[in-house]
Amino acid sequence: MFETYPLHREGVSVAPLLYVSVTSRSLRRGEQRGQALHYAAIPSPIRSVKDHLHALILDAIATLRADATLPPHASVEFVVERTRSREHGDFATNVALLLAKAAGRKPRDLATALVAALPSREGLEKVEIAGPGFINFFVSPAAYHRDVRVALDQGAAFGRGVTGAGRTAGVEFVSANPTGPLHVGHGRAAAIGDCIARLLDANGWSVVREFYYNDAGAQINNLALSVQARARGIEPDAPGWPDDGYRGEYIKDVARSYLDRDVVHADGVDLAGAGDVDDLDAIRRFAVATMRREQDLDLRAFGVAFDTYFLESSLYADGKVEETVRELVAHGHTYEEGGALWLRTTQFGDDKDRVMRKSDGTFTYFLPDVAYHRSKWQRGYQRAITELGSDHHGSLARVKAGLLALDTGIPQGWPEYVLHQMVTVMRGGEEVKLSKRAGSYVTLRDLIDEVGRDATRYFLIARKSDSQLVFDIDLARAQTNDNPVYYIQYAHARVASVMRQLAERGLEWNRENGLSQLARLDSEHEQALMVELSRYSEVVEAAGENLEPHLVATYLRELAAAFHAYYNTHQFIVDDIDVRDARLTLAAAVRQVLFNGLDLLGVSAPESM
RNA sequence: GCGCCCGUAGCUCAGCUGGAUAGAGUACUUCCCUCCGAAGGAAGGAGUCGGGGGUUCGAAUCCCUCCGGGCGCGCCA
Repeated sequence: MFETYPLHREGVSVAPLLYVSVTSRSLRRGEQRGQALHYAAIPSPIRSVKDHLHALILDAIATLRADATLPPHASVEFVVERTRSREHGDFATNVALLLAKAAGRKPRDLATALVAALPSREGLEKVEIAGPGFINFFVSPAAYHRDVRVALDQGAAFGRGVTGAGRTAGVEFVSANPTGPLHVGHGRAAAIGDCIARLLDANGWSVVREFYYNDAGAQINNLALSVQARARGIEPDAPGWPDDGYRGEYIKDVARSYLDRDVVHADGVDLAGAGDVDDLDAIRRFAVATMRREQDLDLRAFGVAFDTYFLESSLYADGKVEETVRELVAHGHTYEEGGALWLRTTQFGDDKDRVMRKSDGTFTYFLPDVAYHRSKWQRGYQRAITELGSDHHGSLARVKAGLLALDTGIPQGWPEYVLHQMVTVMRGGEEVKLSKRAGSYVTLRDLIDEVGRDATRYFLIARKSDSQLVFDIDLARAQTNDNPVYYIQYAHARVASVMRQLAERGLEWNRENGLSQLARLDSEHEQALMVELSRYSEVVEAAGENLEPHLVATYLRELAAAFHAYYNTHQFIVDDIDVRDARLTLAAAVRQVLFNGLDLLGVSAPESM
């Protein structure tokens, strides 16, 4: 497999044996890119520089082995990474620090020897040894200039990668039961799940967005009973009100609508309310359709659409549940006790065994869950992401155990779970707990109506999903610099504004001339901005690989900051045509990356604000 | 009691899967528009990275342990 990595020295490829144990990230990336090359857009020049440096160092190591400076089998997992500060150059490697012991030499001495053994310094301004033994690479500006060109050439495709090319990922999220309006937690799920889907898509995956819901269980029955009670004019807690009835005002609306024989359009079907208060089944169907419709409208308002709505009932209808049980029994991981059928989940890391078929013959919820995930596997999702509220984490061990017990070759790390922590909503320094309509919780609709879609989406993905989130409504509404959404969008609008201003003055921007004059942009702000731009594709890849959309939000904030700083220190529309074109070219590239990044978050990029 | 997550500046949070003096925003002080949008920028102070051990040349990051907070532990879904 290492032969695919294009490492050659004076026309002779270095024997793979030498670096079999080198397993750095960038090397693996190199392989993946190699395999999927025919899908590749133009690779980011800076990325190639990084991979190139990695190869040069491997080469230097080989040379030092050959002259016995290094022992023949010395190997390490070294990295070439971006530096934190410009004074350390553009890229740095820790290879000398890691190999020092094996070589029996001081890290700095070894670094010196490695630098001397580098086969080429093309594209590098200088190479320095610094600190305890880091090797710092200063890349010539031309590489960054090429990134600017690629950003403009590729436009909306800039930053897209190919790590998932030819493979399919299923992203399941929200998966709310249709028993009421979506709440803030669902909003966080929707924002995170949709961003993850966008990120995977940006990395070349074919993505299926999937919404799973229980359309027949006890909660749905409870919904039907609640609507029926309301239809009979029974208020919550009045005599005849069901024990665990849903108390929100929306239940009353559904009941009225049912009695009025309204027609609701959901999941591609029109359904009229039957109006018969005694027909619980008709009430149930109507209530589910109404809630599905309402959730769908909320999601649409949020800019989220699904490819598949997967019904739990279909697993029974297709016999998938029965099939799953049969397989589990056949593999000998079950036993009967107390009239129930148990699965030995303890064999797969659970803390106690679980009932899968109750003594009354019905199944516990987790069995359909296993059957559902099994269906994802059968449908060929090489990567399956399940986004859930962290309050469901208890079920993970069970489902994973069930999948392993099926023994169908499903690997340990499949599916991948992304759990999000609770959201608390604050207004005026106090926690908001209720909405008029739902009664007991803040709805997603409340947030969208109050702060808008862009701010809601941004705020809900701006933090790591596994940390709790405080949603500050006042901040999200603010049309000021306090608000990071406006800060980023403002940077985008500013570029557009400069372009408008240019036109008003009857001037034109010559893109090709600008690209050829980028060397004129040698101020610190300009250099810093180009470095930021060049990081974009790495951010997209890391965010997709690690399922961490907040990385994009953080990055955009930094890119916007670099642009605002630049804007305040430089004039774009200057008399020197070359400088003007170059600056406008840089600004246009920034606009493109801001646009692409905001799009990954599902946030708009306005031309003016 | 057991399991998962979190603990970084007064507050809200990053920290690129182990690197070089720990970073933003906010708040607080002080500056910058006759000039492309001041919804912006520049400068300053602010930290025992919850405590304690360990691994390592090197730890906010990995391991152990304790403390504090959140969530979950049904023949409910």
